[in-house]
Amino acid sequence: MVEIVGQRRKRPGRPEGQTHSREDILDASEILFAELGYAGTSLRYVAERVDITTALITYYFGSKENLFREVFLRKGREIAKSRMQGLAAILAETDAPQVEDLVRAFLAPSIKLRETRQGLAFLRLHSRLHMEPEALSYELRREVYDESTRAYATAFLAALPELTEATVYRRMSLMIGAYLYAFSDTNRLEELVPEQSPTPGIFYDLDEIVAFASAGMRAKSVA
Amino acid sequence: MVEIVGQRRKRPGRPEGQTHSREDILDASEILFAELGYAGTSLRYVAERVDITTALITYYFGSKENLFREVFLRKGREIAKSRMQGLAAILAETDAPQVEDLVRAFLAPSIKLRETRQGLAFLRLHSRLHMEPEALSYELRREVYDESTRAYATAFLAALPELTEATVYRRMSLMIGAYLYAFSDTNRLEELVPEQSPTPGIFYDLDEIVAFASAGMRAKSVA
DNA sequence: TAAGGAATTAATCGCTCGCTTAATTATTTA
DNA sequence: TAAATAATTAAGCGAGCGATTAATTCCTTA
Repeated sequence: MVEIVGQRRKRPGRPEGQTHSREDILDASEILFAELGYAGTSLRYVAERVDITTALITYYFGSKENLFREVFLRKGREIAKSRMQGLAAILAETDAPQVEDLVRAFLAPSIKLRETRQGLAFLRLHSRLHMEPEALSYELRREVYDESTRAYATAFLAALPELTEATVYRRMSLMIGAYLYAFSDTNRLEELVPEQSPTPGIFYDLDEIVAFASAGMRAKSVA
Repeated sequence: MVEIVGQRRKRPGRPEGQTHSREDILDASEILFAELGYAGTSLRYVAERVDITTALITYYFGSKENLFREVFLRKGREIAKSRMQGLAAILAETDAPQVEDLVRAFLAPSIKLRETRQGLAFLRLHSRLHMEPEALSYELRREVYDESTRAYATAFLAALPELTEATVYRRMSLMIGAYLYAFSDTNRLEELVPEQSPTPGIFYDLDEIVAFASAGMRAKSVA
C-alpha cells in the first residue's frame, strides 16, 4: 500500500474555514453544460471538477434540472438587464434612435461576455439552449428575455415604420440566430479561413455584426 | 392472464417477406436526434419507435455514433449537392451573378426540406449539430459542407469585390446562423407574435430571408 | 459551553445506458 | 435440397446515471 501524497483524503463533515462550493459548482456546470449539453453532462463529472461529491450538488441545488436553471438565470438575467439599460440610455438621448444604435445596444451585452472564459461558456450554453430540453428551454427564455425583446421590437418598429410588427420580430430572430452562431465559436471559421484574424480565436468584432444585422433589419421589404 | 390481442409477440429469426427496418431506423433516429439531441436519444427509444430491438440497430449500424453519422450524411450530402448544382446553374447563365441569386441558391435546398416532417427534423438536428459531440460534429460538417461553402465564398467574393475573403466567410457564417435559427423553429416566434402568419407554423418564406441576408452581405464594410 | 444548524462524505439504491452473444427463422445460393 | 447467409429476438453484462440517507465535522448562537 503506497500512500498518496499531496492528495489527502477528504473526511466527511464541514471543512475548516470558508469555502465557495456553491459558486464553484455553478462555474463548472456552466462550462460543462456548454461543452456537453444538458443530457451529456453528468453530475458526477461536475462533482469531479469541483472536487466534491454529487451529494453536495443535490444539497445545494436539489436536482440537475434546477442546477441548469440557476446556471442559465445567473447570466441570462444580467444580459437582459444590460439590454434594458442600453435601450433606456438610447431613448434618453433621442426619440428617434437609429437602427444601428438599437442593434448595437442589443448585442453589446453578449459580446462583452466573450471577454471571460466563463462568459464564453455561457454563450455556447445559450446557443444550444434553444434546443435543449424543450419545456425547460422555453420557460427559461420566456422568463429572461421576453420583456427586453418586446421593448426592442417596439423601438425597431418606430425606427422602421415601413415594416409590420411581425416582420420586425422575424428579422430580430434572424439577427439573434446570426449572433448566437457567431459568438458560440462553433462555426469552424478558423478551419475555413486560416490566419484570418490578428487576434487568434477572436473572429468577430461588434462593429462587423452590427453592420451585417443593421443592413438586414433595413432591407427593403419583399411583401 | 389476459391475452393481448392484435399485438402478437414477435418471434426471433428472419421475418417473412421484405422489411425496411434499416430505413425505418434512420427515419426514427432523425426525428429523435432532432428532438432530444445526441446524448438525449437512447437506442432503446429508437428501437421502440420502430418496433424492433436495440440489437438490430447494432446489427445495421454498429454503434450509436455511426448511426448518427449515417443520419446526418444522408440529407447533408443532398443539401450540399443541391447547393453545388444551384451555383453551377447560376454561373452557366452569367459571369457576374447578383448577391441575391447566390444567397437564394445557397438557402433554397434547406428551405425545401421544410416541406416534409422528416426534412424539418433534419433541419433541427442540423441546427443543434453545431454543438453536439464536437469531434463528430466538426468531422461531419467538414466532410459534407466545406466544398460547397468554399465555392460560394469564391462567388461572393467576385460579386462583392470591396470585401476581403475573411469578411466574406464571416458574413456567410452570420447568414448560416440566421437561417439555421429561423428554420429550426425554436425561436418561439409563435409565442412572441400570435397569429402572425396566414399558414400556421410557417413563419418564414425564402424571399424574406434572402432579403435580410443579402442586405447583410452587401453592408458597407466597417474596417 | 452546550445546542442547533451548515457543509460535507460514504455508501448505495434502482434505473437506464450502449452493446454483445447466442439462438432462431426465412431466404438465397450451390 | 442442403448449406450458407440475412434478419431478427431474448437475455443480460458492466458501467454510469440522478438521487437519497446516514454519519460526520465545523461554525454560530444562546
